[in-house]
Amino acid sequence: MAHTTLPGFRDFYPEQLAERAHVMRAWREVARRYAFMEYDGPPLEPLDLYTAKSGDEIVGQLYNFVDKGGREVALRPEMTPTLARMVGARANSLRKPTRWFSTPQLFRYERQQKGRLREHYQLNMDIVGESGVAADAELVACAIDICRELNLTSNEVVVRVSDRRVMHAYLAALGIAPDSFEAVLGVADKLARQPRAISAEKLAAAGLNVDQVERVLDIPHATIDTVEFAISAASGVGIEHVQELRNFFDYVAQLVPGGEAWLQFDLSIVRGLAYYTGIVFELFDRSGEFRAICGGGRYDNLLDAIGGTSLPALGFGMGDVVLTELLRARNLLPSMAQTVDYWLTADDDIPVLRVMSEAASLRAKGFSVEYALRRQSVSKQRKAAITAGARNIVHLTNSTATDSSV
RNA sequence: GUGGCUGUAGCUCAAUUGGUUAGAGCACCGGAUUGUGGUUCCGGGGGUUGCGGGUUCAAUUCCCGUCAGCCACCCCA
Repeated sequence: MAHTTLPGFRDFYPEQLAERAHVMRAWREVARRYAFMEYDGPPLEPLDLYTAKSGDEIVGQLYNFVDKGGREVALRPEMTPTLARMVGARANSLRKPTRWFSTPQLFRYERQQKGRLREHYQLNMDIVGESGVAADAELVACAIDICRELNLTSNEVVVRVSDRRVMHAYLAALGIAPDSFEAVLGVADKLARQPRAISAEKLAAAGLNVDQVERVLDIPHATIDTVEFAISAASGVGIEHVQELRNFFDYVAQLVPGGEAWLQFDLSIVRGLAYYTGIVFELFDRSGEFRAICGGGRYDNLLDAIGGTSLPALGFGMGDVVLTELLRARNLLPSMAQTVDYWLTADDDIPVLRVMSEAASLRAKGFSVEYALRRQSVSKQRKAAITAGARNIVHLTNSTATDSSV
């Protein structure tokens, strides 16, 4: 083979493109129902759009190079900086809250694994300019509705929800020093994947006592009631965020039929360490065989940091790779077989011009039409029509055209 | 970037302890057959066994390197 794709990049044969289109159709359809407007930006951006926020170490993860004009550039690894710039430039004139979505192809220079390539398409949905939890609920409801649109149910998918402020309040209630929060969040993020003993060791190294270590290790099992009780039993600081979270759960349950079945309170959801400020969430398949299919949350300070405008914002990203893998595993990808509305067959003595004129008139009516592009026996033509998935075969003879449905 | 496993046709797999021109099914193309649901038969293209070295009379098989894939770290989407 002379050429192959670069590692982590994909050729989309018609079958794969049909799968991608199936997913993206669901994204757009649900986004429309939630009144989001589509936008896009350039796939290639100045490198410093990304380094400014995250520092130079992120360059190792970027597809970056110097262009012919000597500019440091990078293929976009995420959409949020672009969104921040665009929103920042028109912050004052945009109707708030602003509901925008995009389906960019994103790039990342990392070793590929299952569900993780160097390129993928990712739905990004963001709401800008609303600080109340109704916006968070709207966004999560939308993510759930996308799953429902793709015929996934709460039996297959769970939305794990946490809140940075509740987490901080809970850790404080456990008597853990704020200096240790970052280390604790890092451990909490990995509780499911990392041996308990190692987590315990790291927590002890972060300065937690034996009791605190146990409580942190149990965070995945902590319910909203136990967390609320612990916080009010301590100083009560941050208790209002627990109530907001309760409202959030109620709202989602109202927005999506059977919504509560999808939701699960789980403080161990961390979503990286950096910029989230409030509710954060991730969608997982319940079997645990795939990585997260969607993740997002509230980032009220980010637009200020990047776009120079102080606006509350929240959003999520949902990639096509894991989602498609899950749909395939659950047998939820529709049949992608090619179909043709009409396949014209003709006897030997029918001039090709007549077949073409027949095809043209059917096509003018909006049907998809195929026919033999060279002389072939009738049986050959029929065979070709059947393998092409023709819904109707029209046979042209010297007397009349016979329409036989297949 | 680190470590482990894997690598034969488009796909799924064969090839007896290393032993002649690396095979089969499916798919694809061609021909015949069948007067209707993708039948049956015949034929064809397509592999320098990922690539490059080494050991050997002889390598798909053993060794090394490299590339690629999978998995786990790292990191995150």
